[in-house]
Amino acid sequence: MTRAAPKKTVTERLRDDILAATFPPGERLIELQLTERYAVGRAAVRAAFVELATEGLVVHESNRGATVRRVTIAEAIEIIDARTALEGLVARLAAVRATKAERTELRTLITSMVAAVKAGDQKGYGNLNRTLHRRLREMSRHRVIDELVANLRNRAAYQQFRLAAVPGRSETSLKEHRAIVRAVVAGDGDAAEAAMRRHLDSVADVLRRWEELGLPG
Amino acid sequence: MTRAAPKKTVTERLRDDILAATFPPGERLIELQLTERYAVGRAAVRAAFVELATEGLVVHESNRGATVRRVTIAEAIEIIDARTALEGLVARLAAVRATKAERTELRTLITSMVAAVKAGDQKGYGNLNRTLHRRLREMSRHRVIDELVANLRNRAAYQQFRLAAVPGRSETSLKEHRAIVRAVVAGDGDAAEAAMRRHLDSVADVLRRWEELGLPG
DNA sequence: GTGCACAATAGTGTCGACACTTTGGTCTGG
DNA sequence: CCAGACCAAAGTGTCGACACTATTGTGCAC
Repeated sequence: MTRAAPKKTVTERLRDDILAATFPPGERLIELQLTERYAVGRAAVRAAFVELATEGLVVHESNRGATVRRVTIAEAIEIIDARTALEGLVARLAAVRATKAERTELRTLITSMVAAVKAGDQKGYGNLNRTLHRRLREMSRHRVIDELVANLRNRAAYQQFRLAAVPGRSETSLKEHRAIVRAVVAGDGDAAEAAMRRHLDSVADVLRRWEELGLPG
Repeated sequence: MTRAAPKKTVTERLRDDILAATFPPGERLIELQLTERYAVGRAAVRAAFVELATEGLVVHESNRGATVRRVTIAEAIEIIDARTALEGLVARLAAVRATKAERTELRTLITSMVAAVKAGDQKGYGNLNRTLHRRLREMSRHRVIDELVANLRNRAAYQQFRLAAVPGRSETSLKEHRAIVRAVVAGDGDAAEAAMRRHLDSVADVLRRWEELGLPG
């Protein structure tokens, strides 16, 4: 998709910066600094705060300014719960609705993921992971759930990022993704939903283990 | 200065007005009019637009202003799909987590609903309906899903409102709610989830029938 | 009467200014 | 040395003004 006008809004740019941990959780977001960084007026920055606050990425307290939201492990687990309920349906719908070309695309994606894990390319694997989940959402042809899940992923992006650093995680994750893709390509809705739920349950398990260890949120 | 009464924020007041159909779907929202109505500055009104736009209640086009979002029947069905996935889990969790006092409260609520249907009090029944769903969400002790579902309900509020006018709808709805409460009170998670899904499926069915008839969104 | 160019109007987008709130540091009396 | 009141700096909240855009209405040529 060649974008005719790559004129990103302030909200998008700030969101990207938060997701990329340029502004880590807890960071104070000062209006004047951001007006300089993005070369816009304060009004635009404030609008971005309001929008990202309702998305759950920012907290905005009266007269006390905005900060990047800290998501506790407990909340991250809740987010995965919600994703399990929603993405289970996404996988089921994708299995039923994906076109032939799309099924081929999924196989190609998995091939790339295998290569990335073999090469130890963590960042590349993370990107492919995101792409796979996003494409599945698009193949489900379910706009409302697509949007909800996209938002939930953003909220827990920081935890997702730290998850990739867990030893052996890529291998486990890869196996689970293969199962999902296999079921979707085969057009087996029940199996696709089950595989997606297993995958997200396994993510939740890792988070629960972190929580028991008392790791910081 | 005049700290007269602004207990509620502009966003809340505008949201209430939209949900109460004071501003019906498609209505143009003009900043200056709203500054007078709520006795606030334009900045506050614009902030409300941004927030309600991300909630899906308002569309905000550049240089063309804000309007109350029109939700098509197809989209309303998608919203019910998402609610089915999420509220199924809500019912399951409530069945497991509700306290004794809360279970008693649910029985009381159902009693009131029976009375409302018997008396033909459509508006009262609608309120009790909302309360029941809200209390179940709270009893699930699942903040993230609670918030998501609350938002989804708001988005389709207008359709929900028109649904109440369908002949015989209250009786059907009441039966389904009784089944949900029975299962939750009994602490049967599986049955509670199944009952909630049946209830929402039945709502989706009515919407699908509307869609086939080509009713306006 | 019809289509088109153009002007008037309504409404939004943005910037600057200033007052208010919060916070952290400093001064003073005991 | 400490407690509490005062003060200065940083940052946010809000209003007014003005420029810009879209839309509606008007007049003109044909």
